Amino acid sequence: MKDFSFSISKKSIEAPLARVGVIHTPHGDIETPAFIPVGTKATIKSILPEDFQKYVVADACLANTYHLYLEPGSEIVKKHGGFAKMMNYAGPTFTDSGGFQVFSLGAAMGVGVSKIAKREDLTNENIDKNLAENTERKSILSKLKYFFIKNKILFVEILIVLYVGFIARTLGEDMNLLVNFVIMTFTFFFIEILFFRKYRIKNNLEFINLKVDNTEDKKSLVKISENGVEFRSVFDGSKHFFTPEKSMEIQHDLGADIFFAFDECTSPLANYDYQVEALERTHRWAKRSLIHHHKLGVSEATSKMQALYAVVQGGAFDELRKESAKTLGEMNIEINNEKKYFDGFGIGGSFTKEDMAKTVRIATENLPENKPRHLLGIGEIEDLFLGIEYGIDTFDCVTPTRIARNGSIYTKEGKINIFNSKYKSDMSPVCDDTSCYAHKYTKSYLAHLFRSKEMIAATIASIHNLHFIVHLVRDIRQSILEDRFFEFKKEYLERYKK
RNA sequence: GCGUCGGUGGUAGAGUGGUCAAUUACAACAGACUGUAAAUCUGUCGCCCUUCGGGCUACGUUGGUUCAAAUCCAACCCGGCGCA
Repeated sequence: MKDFSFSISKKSIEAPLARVGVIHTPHGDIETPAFIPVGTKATIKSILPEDFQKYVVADACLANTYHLYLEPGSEIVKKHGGFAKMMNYAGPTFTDSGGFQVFSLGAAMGVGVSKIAKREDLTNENIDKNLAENTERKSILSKLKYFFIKNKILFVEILIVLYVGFIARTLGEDMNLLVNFVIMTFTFFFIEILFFRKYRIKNNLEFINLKVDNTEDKKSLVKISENGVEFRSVFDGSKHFFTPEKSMEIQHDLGADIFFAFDECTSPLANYDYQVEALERTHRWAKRSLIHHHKLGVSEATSKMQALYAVVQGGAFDELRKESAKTLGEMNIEINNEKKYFDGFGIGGSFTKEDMAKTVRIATENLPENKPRHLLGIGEIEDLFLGIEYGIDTFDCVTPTRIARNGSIYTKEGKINIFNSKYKSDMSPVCDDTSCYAHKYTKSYLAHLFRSKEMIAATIASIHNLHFIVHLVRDIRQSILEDRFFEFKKEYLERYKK
């Protein structure tokens, strides 16, 4: 493996698991710990690729297999020479395997569960109830309406039954069919008009909508089997089957320097038995991923050898995490009498905020020390400190860009919502750091841009938030080098109020 | 001047005897967001009381009909349009 390597330049003397290192890739180095911004569809949302390089100054970026496979299609990305080339990004890149979509389009679908669960969700033993309740997350008003309309429909149905029954009876008794027909028709319309005239047209439409909403809420877009996962496209509903092999092929076409084995990200609401089942499957998929990756060899898109990371799962269960880390850490295949291992490891899955430290620590303690670890999808500020303390080298997370688009801005004192009325006339800069692009603009201006729905509102906010997080992680790196990690952490988090 | 249509909460605009403090949208005010179904979603949005709930004031103005009026009637005020 010439193109990819990882070296640890310093182990923290304060935090036994924390380290500073460098990941070498064919497209440059990543100085770890590092935050990797997410560009799901080969674009960091709202930021020009050139501006991303110029103003955010991150070491790498990450794109998503599922999304690029569906649109524009991995063949097309391959023709561009990989997604990095397509988006004119020169630095190191990652792709996610699509494993997260197994969760976000499956177990999490319409259930209001995210990657990070709240503890009360888990201690609530009635997980089924939780699921059932959330499948119909309607306001009380809608529920009442729904009830009413539903009953109305029932009522009409009863009328129809009576009507049909009466006709049948009439036929049987050989009465004057026409007279009865006319009488019943009038009765029918009279009753309906009398009781429901106000609700007839509008609510019938609403009823249809409610019906559609409900079925959509309940329907998961994925089906998991041993061989792989059937996805329904979020764009057009078309079916696609992902296997570990398929994921490898797509990711070879996408051409990232670092990519992940196909895994299943389980729901935080899943029970132990399911976690075991999913974990074992993820391990089998990991092996298949490793085999297929080496069978495919060099990426045809980039002509470079890519680095494959396995994904540690196991939910919030210590023994499962330990087993997963050990199993994947030792997992190898033999090619021409040479053993091939994973190049690094992702730590995936979902957990509660409280469990995260423990979960990460157990994973990193049981992973090979000389391989890089990536904490998948984590990126809130306290989590970054925590992850680094427990031996994480890289992070990726959508939070900085997503909350930016929604008007939340990082400051050293905590997140602020730029929509709050007090910022309308706040003349202070968006960012105190003069090296940040957003330093040039006032909060008042940014608030105005957001309020008037101007596109560059998202751009400025996203550049700022990414710059903020990327540089925070860089500062943490520096603090380890200078042996003042805990001091820095304490000072920072005391100032940063959530 | 005559005719005609209309005047509804911050705005637009539904509702045309009780289910109406009034659908909806926008605005406003908050909140959420962790490997992106997300430039998305949720809540509040007349006033008062501690919540379930209750009380009060409101659909141009004033009177009236009615057990009950944003809704019907009359007069007036204002606006659009048409004819003079």
